Amino acid sequence: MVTLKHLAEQLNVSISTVSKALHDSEEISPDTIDRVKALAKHLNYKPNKVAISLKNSKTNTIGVIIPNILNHFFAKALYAIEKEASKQGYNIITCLSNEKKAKEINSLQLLSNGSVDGFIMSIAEESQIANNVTHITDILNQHIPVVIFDRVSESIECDKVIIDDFGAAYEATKHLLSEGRKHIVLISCIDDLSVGKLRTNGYVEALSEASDYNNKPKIITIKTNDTIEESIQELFKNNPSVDGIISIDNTSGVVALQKAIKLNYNVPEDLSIIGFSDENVLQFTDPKLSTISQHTLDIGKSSVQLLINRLKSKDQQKPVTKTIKTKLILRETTK
Amino acid sequence: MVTLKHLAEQLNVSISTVSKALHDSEEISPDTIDRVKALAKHLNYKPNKVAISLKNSKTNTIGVIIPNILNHFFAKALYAIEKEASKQGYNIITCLSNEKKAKEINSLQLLSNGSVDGFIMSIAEESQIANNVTHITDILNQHIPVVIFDRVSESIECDKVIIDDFGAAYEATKHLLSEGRKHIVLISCIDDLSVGKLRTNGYVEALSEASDYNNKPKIITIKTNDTIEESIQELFKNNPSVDGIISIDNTSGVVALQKAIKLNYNVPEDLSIIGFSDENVLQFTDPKLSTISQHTLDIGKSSVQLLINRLKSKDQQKPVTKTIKTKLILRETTK
DNA sequence: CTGAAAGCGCTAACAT
DNA sequence: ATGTTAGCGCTTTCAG
Repeated sequence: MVTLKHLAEQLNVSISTVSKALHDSEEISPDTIDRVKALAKHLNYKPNKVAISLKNSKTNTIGVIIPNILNHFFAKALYAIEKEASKQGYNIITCLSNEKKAKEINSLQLLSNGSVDGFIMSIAEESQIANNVTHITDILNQHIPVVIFDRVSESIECDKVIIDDFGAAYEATKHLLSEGRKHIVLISCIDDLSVGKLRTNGYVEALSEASDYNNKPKIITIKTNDTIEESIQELFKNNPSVDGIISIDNTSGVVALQKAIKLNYNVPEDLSIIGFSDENVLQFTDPKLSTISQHTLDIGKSSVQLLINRLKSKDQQKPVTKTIKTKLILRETTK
Repeated sequence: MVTLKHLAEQLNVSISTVSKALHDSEEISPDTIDRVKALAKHLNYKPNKVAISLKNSKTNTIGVIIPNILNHFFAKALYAIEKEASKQGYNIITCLSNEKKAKEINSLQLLSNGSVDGFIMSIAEESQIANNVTHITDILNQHIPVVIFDRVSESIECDKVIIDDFGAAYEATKHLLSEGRKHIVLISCIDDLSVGKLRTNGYVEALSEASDYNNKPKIITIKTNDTIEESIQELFKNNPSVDGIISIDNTSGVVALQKAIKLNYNVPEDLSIIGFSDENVLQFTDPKLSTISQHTLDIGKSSVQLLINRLKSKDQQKPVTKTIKTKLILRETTK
């Protein structure tokens, strides 16, 4: 690795002269600047990032903790985070908690030693279930900023980026009601998550407000990914008169649609389906699934912006919660 | 941030004593060690990673460059890389090239300044098309180790992890031939990639070896993701007698299956389909797609192992290419 | 057993 | 216009 020292020795000047020259300091003669820069270029000098980080107590690196990278929502969020961070001159160190609290703790601990300037994260399922997030407040107490997106916790006072989960499900349910649906079922693979509960509440609330709706809310909760198909099979078996399905997770809407077609339901004439997915699943469905779009790119981008603002502002400002608008996109599985 | 200096001042000992005590040095009295450790724990002291990196000229961090995180193969590879790296005490800095050569160059440049000890990457589509990888050889010339997985280049002399793309497609095609298929079509969305070419060659070779197969190889290349569905519609329109489909990318096999069913083909009686996907798509298909499994987890894990070996070995060893076995998994879309 | 000093690579205040 | 020095936090050799 080429250092300032090397350049200085070759040019018979001091290290500080070289440093200043490379920064176009007024103090250095144009001639010297040229010579220094020429040699630097020739030797492919690159300032050592680690040394600069140490000097500045600032790494320009963000720690990102993702619960499950195989979930398309999070992959897309990571995509957006990396893009915005990169644009703003930050690198990201990625940790995957794989929904485990222990891994989440470990990542926070390992990186809160000067490795990163701050964190962007979404809370692991295990931590949400245990409702134990002291490992995150610990980090905040060390004055390391954290931005939490999507899966948040009220016990943590920090910047957050969420969507209006309640409102999104409420709106989707309202739409099905407006179609005259009489037997609307909600499917959830994320019953344990904060967002899952909120979405479910939105559904229940919309139904309860509908005076001419007589069925009780019917909620199918699915615990493990492996049983999605079975559970949905059963749903149709036990509720043949279902005429509206709202799926509040990434995948079950697609599976429900596929099974419905297999069972010869007319979609959307006799049965409407609304999913909570990104566009990526559309190529796998025909008719095209109507969905609630979460604007995942905005979620990632906003998270980075909040964090960088926090890093740049000297004074302690109050935590901000940014709510990203969702959009109900009616395609071919709704009337 | 609490430092050795803080501890030293509080305890009225020197910084070096504190450092040694924390490392259980023989030189330090048990009593002092206890006092130091107690205070360190009490103040939640964590050794500054940046300072250690600078001191050791070693970051214990791997730069990972992923062409497209929205592609499930790469998400899974990243998952495996992170897992193994984490296990071995390494962090990963993730960069997403988004298939752009410029971004790839940028990431390599930005991180090759001491930020990472080495790289694991798969080559961006744009770089593969241009067949221009000097930015990668540049890094190697700076004695920074690089491991390339999946999409490789013969122009680069470094450790590589690949699958037997030719053999995998060859085997799949052979299987379709053994079923007695007479009109086997290959679908590719990755015609520009090294792996795409190899897989195509495997298909062609298998057909050419089949003396009783009379049709010419038929290859459908799809340039953009948006047109997968159209292209496949056309495939069925122009080749109604197709009785075997082999898809060499992540998604087109699923789409083909879905369209085939829509068009009332009997799968697998009249038409067999083999995809090149991971298990994740299975929940979206019925019948379950037969696939070539790439053992993506092994690919990621091996990449990390090769890199760390390279980092730990002093002497220049010859580059290694590790080939991960693929497996043809016959499910419900083949006889 | 403890401490002083040098150095990793860089910057910046302070000489000259 | 150029150089010296100190210091970011840590480890390690060498002195005491």
